[in-house]
Amino acid sequence: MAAATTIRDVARAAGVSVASASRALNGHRNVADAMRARVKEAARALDYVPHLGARSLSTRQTGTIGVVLPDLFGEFFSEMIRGIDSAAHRQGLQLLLSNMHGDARETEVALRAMRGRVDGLIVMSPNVGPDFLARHLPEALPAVVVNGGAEGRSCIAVDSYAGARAAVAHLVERGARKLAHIAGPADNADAQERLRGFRDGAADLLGDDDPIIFQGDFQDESGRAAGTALVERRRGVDGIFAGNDMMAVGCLDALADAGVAVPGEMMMVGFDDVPIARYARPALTTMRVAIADIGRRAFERLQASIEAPGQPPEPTERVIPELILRASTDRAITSDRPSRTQGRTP
Amino acid sequence: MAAATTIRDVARAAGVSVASASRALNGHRNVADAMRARVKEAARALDYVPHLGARSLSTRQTGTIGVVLPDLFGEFFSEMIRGIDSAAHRQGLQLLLSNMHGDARETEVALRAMRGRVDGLIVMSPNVGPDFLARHLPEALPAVVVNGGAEGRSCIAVDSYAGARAAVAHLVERGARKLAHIAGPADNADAQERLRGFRDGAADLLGDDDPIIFQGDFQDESGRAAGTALVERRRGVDGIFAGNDMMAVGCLDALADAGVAVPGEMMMVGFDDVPIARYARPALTTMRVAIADIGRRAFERLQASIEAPGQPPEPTERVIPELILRASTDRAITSDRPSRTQGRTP
DNA sequence: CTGTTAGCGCATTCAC
DNA sequence: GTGAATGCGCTAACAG
Repeated sequence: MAAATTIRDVARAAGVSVASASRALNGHRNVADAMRARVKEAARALDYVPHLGARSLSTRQTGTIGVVLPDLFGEFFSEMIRGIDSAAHRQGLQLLLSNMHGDARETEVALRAMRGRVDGLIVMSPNVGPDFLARHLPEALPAVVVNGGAEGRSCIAVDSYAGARAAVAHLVERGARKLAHIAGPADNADAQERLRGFRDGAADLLGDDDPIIFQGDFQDESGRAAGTALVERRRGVDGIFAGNDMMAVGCLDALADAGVAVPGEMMMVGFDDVPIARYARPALTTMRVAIADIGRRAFERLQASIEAPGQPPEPTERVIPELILRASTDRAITSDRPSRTQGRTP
Repeated sequence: MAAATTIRDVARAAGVSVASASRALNGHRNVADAMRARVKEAARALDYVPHLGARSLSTRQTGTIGVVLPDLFGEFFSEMIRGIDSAAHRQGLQLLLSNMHGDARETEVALRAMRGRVDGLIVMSPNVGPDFLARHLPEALPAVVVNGGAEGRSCIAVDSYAGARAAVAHLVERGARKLAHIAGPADNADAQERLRGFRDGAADLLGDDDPIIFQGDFQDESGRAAGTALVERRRGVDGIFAGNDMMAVGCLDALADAGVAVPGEMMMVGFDDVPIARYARPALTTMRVAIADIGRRAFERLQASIEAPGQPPEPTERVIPELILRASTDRAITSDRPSRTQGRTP
């Protein structure tokens, strides 16, 4: 951004003061029509573009909101951004991105990097405790915390526990008698909640206090490994609840290779409802999390607390995942006609 | 960002001048150890976080790069961001995001919004001409243009034409004699190039100067529609090249519903290699575009032109898509073991 | 080594 | 209506 034309150049060219140029350009009422015309013409001629950094220093408004997300991996990230952006874009706001690998120190760095450059913050940091955020979030900066509370902050979270219980209930309702779970990373809060929901569900509904758990990492390969392991030592399992769709799909693949019929011999439920879930064979029953909606909601709540600063936050908003019934738990279903889909190529 | 503690507060608390505080905090050599300690202590006690907006106004460096992308849709966007971010993050740089819907006016707005807030720009704007960018890109701002040239700018592009020709060649090599193409949106540059590559390939390799073209929009539903239409009036087609994977997968679904055997009666090739391609049944042969790599490369080139301003750009870098052979064009392949995969849940 | 002065580019008092 | 002066928060150039 080297020597570009500033408002001073415009003012000089139009033969007016900087203050007048500023007023003319920003559409204030108290400017003579003639002067405004001259200033605008000069700006056009000089190809003037206001320096937003300087403007925000002076107005104390940046016109951008900061987004701190964990890893930039997979569907979750892009859906979240899309939701936030679609709402922010409508208000003419920009997004300043910062990611970190769950690491607390990195989160702190990301948070600090936002200072003086954003009007508000949307933070999702699944691997740090609530007190950490409460401590490191600048007091005066409006913020919304996604999936992870913070004292005195506006929060919005996916109810992974409820979703997991619903998934288990569905499997049992469909006739499963012995369940297994493919768990996500142990240090991930959502993975923990899903595991907990599975455990409680299995105990309550099947009286099984020691269900089979495979340790996964949310990647498809770990689902495949779990599937292979399960096939070798079936132990009467007839229903699997995977911590997310990617692992479910990987597991389905392993089962197919081993000739296990789904849903005939084994039923499968995933979590998230990523696009792949619809196109897997058999199509995957899953707990849909409308991520983009969460992003949009997060933005709306942020917007509200920016406009009414100092207000105590509303209670935490919990989003309950919705069961999407597909072939992997239902023999009657043969095909699946998704309505909302996604392109990719530019 | 209301009344937060500034460097003046720190200086006052430590009993030194603002300049000294700044020097101490920024690790300059010429500061007495005692003073530095006092300043740092004061900063810690006051929980001081530097105002980056103010800093960049003074240093003329923002520590962030701007990213202007088309729609925030699907895999492409997130992969691109991921590639850019992973490289930028290593350098401690942030990303300022701006999207637009191909609209030229929106692109201009997005570009203007970057002024004074970024050290460089990565722009992808498939629906505006090269001259548009050349005109609206601030002269002095380093920039890299992805998939769409601009005079005197560093460019990097997917060679969609070459990819399409390779796809057609592959189909023909596998024995296809009569081809059809499902085209992407007519106003999309990549879609056009893929269509052109298909036409040329069909003409050169099969002597077919009037191959069947279905108009799609890069979404899976349009692929499904094309598949249905094709089934109704087969016209001897035995090979389909889809403009992207989503349409290919949609089409595969329609073919499956109609009982058309793939690859037995009909072969299919997609474009992009999104995660779904591996898990579709049959798994989809496709032209892989390593999008994240492109993002990373774009950043590297940007970095270079930031460090050596004024240098004329190197010639446009063309990325050739790679053929990924899967079951949809090969009866011998039964399963597919992807190595690199993606999670999703946080 | 340290404090004082000036300025980044802009919006906004406050006088005229 | 318009211009001159002031300050946003910080760093850099200049004295001391």
